[in-house]
Amino acid sequence: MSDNSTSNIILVDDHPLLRSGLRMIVERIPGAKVIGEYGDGEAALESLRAHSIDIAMVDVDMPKMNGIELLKKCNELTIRTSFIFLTMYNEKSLLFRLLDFGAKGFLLKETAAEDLHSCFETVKEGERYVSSSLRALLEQWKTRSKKQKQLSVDDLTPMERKILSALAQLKTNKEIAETFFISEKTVENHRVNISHKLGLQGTHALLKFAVEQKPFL
Amino acid sequence: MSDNSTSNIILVDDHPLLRSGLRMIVERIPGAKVIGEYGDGEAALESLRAHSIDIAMVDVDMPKMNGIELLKKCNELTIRTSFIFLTMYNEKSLLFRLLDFGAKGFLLKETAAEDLHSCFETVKEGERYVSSSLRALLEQWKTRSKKQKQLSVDDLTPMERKILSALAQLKTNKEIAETFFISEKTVENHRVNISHKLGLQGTHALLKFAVEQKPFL
DNA sequence: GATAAAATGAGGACAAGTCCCTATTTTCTT
DNA sequence: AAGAAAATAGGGACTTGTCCTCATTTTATC
Repeated sequence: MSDNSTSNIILVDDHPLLRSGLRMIVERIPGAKVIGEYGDGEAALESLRAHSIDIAMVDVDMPKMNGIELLKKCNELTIRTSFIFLTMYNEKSLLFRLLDFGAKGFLLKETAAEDLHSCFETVKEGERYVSSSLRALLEQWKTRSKKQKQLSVDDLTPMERKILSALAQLKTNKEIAETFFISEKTVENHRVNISHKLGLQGTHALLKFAVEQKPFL
Repeated sequence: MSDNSTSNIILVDDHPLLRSGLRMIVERIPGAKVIGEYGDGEAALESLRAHSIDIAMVDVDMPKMNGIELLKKCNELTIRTSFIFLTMYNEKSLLFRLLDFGAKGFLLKETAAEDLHSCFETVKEGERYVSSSLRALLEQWKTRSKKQKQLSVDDLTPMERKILSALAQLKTNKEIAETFFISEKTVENHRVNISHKLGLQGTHALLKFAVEQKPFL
């Protein structure tokens, strides 16, 4: 943090209109100073490397590099900016993944305007904050044993991820096989393996998962 | 219009933050007066019936009643508010559908801030306006013969729509059959019929269509 | 170089979806 | 009341995806 009273903040979201609205609300908070706006993860990463940013308010679903990838990248580069995520998805699995990766805040876009002030206070003190409607899930995350790890896409191998992304685009096995120059049989096998890792079974369970998780892959 | 110089405007979008940003930009335009904000189509409809609204700026993808349904409803009720749509989807099929239903403006969220002023000018004069990047498509729509109608979901029967929505949720034939208390065979038949109406063929062509069009169904 | 993980591919049984066909009943429209 | 449109459902052939099994090759990692 620059000093006791001022926090340098960047906003990362692919909608300029939403950024404008967000900026307006953020700047009403004493000590909050927005020093940059970025429309995708890549642009934000540059800024995060170059400057000393206290807080990054980032959307999960973005082009080029999504919010999760950006957070992962910052972990690798030991950039110690606090990440506050803005999302319209109130899913437990997403919240847990983000917390596992070290996210400090999780705000639903619906209620962000009301929660923002207390979120900033809490994060400034080094604590985690999530939207009030999801408060119970934060406690659940804190107390859960680290052993009972969630089944998630983070356990997939690189090729399995590629297959999953292709599935999310509703491609058939044949199309995927042609895309990656492998046999249909191999694609089938990957599907089965992925389903096992994610604990899925049934005809369209994997397809459903892929489509629903598409923004976070 | 209230008088020559002032337009009554409502904003309809499910993201409060985006509405704030939009409001800020709209209110910088001389003669533009935002008299209401609504988070879904149903709430907006009430307002449109009760008051005399000149312009409605509406998102396509919303809960309860989406933008297209709202426009259709207003057509039925002969409400003569000018609709300007805000969307992140730059798809020809969506643009054409909206224009067919009488939409006056079509702005991409990306560039809405820049286009807004000229959009208002144009719509005020009774002309149609679309984001500059899609200008060519507007000309295409104007000159196209009315006979060569687009294949679209608007040609589907009520039951076919229900099936399509269920497909968009990645439900299997079995699940759909159970939902609507009909046989799997009937669901199969509906799928084939829908595919024909939309000019689709192949294993997952319909499923792909359903998922991609989900926000506009 | 040895071991482990990842990626590749196949055989075979089964489940699910596609796409023709036909047919009856229900609902809407005039 | 008559005709059209929509919804229902089945037969049967075919394609695609699921999910076991097993095996080989490639790529990291130590």
